[in-house]
Amino acid sequence: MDLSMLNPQQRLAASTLEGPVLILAGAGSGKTRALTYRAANLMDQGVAPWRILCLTFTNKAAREMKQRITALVGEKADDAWISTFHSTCARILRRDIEKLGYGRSFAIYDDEDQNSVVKEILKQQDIDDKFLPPREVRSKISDAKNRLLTADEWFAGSDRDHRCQLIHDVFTAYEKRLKELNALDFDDLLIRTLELFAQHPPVLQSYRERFQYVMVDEYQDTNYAQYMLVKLLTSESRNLCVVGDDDQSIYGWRGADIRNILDFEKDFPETTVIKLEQNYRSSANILDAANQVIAHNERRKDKRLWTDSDQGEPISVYCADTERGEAGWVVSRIKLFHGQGIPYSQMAVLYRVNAQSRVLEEMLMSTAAPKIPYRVFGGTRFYERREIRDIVAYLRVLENPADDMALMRIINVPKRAIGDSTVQELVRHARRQEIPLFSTLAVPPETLSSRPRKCVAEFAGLMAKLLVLKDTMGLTDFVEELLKLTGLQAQYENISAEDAESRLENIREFVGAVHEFEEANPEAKLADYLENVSLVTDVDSLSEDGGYVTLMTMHSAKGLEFDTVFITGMEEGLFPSSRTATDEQRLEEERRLCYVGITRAKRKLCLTRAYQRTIYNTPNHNAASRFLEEIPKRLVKDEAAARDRAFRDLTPARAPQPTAGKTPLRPGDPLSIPGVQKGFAASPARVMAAQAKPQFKVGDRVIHRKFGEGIVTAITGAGLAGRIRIEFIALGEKEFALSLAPIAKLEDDA
DNA sequence: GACCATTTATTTTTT
DNA sequence: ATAAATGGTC
Repeated sequence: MDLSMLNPQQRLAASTLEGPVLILAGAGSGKTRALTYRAANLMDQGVAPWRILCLTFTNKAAREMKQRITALVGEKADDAWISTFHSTCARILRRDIEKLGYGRSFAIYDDEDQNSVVKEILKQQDIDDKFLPPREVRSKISDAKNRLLTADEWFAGSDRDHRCQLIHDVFTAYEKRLKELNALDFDDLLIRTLELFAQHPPVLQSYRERFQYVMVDEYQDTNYAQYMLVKLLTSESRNLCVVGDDDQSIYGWRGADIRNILDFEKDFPETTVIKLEQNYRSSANILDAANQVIAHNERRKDKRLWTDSDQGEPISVYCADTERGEAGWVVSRIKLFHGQGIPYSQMAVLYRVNAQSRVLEEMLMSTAAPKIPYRVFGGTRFYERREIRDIVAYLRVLENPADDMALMRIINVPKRAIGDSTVQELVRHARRQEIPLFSTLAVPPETLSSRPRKCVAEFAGLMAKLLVLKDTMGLTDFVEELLKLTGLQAQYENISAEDAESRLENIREFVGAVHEFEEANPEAKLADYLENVSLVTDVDSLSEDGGYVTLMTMHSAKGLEFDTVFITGMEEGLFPSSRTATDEQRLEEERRLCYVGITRAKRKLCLTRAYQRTIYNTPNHNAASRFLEEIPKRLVKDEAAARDRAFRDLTPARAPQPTAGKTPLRPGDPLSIPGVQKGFAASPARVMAAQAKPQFKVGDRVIHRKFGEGIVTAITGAGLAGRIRIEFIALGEKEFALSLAPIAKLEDDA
């Protein structure tokens, strides 16, 4: 294997094949490259590809690694297992889960399914879901599972109060119910695999012998269960290579344990430690900023990322009046940069919470032509849409008839007169007989009166028909047939509801996705597709040259890079989130998240915030994020300053002031008290009207208080009757009264 | 059993 | 503000 393309550390990483290896890889240091070369090198040295296991966190990372290894060694890379922890476990379980008393066609439950189960149990046990919100129960269960605790063990280590007792009871019932449903939640995929290994040593042994070489990407994000899995698999071969960066550990809230990477050398004393510290991604300014921010963390391994690339451009910091202004500025910059030749696909807007995407999306949509192509990742995923979930629920029931949750969802969708009372009767019957709800369809209870009985029988007939078709048709054809036979499609075709059209569109898109999947995996069965639905996220489908601007959370952006990155909402309370303010450890995680965000940028980084942000319909005034303050001023260019200067120059010495004699506090000033200051500044229009305007001429670059930057396209009339037309970068052309418009001339700074 | 109106929670990040 | 959940009515 030709390793001459690598730097000395990368080369060392790619050529240290035996024994435990810890690669500490800073952001942008070429760790994927080192890993892929290492895998290729292994194969080159005669290790059979099927003896290699690579574990990642996202399908995208897995896919990318697979592609890159294939590029180096060709087709034989196909025999290596390169996939996410969850898919790997699902694959192992599909083979042997019957040993644990589950059926092979187990369902994988997502949050919403989990929620339904918890709710069902709360109802059953007569617990008020206001006293014990399902959310909380779920998170407690997940926490416990991540630490490999059973309900009993969890309770023993808890406060042991009444509340914990209730949680324990729900937890216990939840586990029992999931098994009845022949379903596994996300955590179960790992746990049950470990259980399989623990209870059936020969199974473990076979995988141990098979996987002589194990590699783990993003090791800093592993939780205890994942740690155990890796440890179990490699305890004999000792050939474990992990790559990670403690500074990029951002999944602590999901049970990731940063100690896994910090203590790796303790776990494996004979470890070879390799540090990748040269960053190839970002300009010196960006890297400097990232380093300065992360240096504020106490708990980290000491390392110095360096680069020999140019200083690059200063980091833009922009403070807008409101979140709309913030979004407007981002949109205008995207247009500007695009005009300068940066492709849309090389720009990303990152934020802390998904909810922030909305304003951005509104602005992007309302912008004047040329429209900016964009794609929002995360948030409500495609498969979470109602009409899609309905189809998937049908498929799930057909694959796994024990899945009561899915059946309940579709038993009366589309409406077929099987109402609540009928369903309840069926459920009671199923409980008594201890059979799945599905089984009651064919043999409903005697007590059911004739009309509902007929409806149920008809539904049972439909499902029976589908069951036959399922095994005789191709996947895509089957789905099309299902849409017809069930009336799911007709449901939206006949109705003129305003959202019917988009739902139909989604359904068509779903069929397209199934088709695509079938093309890519001709052998695939329904079970495989369902697994894909459960484990694949939309971020996995991000493509490098999609020609669109990417909008996503900083969490989702981990592992990605863009020429230009915007990070919005750089405000205390939002980022870092107010929930982390009291806890130093969680605050450090927020800072790491900031580090991840900053280091996504190659050449241009723009950080924005808003003086006033409306959350829940309530205006908030947030101070600048501490992370913003942690970036040295010498690296920063304050974009708002140019705008403010333009306004200040126009403000007369004795402008009307809200508070006589005193400089008014502006929200965002260190002294301002949140909630006291209402708006941004007092009636700018009035201030402007009070004094003479500079002469505008066609072609001038101007800035408008509300609409942002624009170019003067026409001036008509004079004096009080004067009108001015401005073409705004983001929002198109608008006309104003010359004497009133809150506009200012802008010096050229681009 | 279906539909409409009122109420209520939602905001951390995701495999 | 919005979307889901509940409850009451036809």
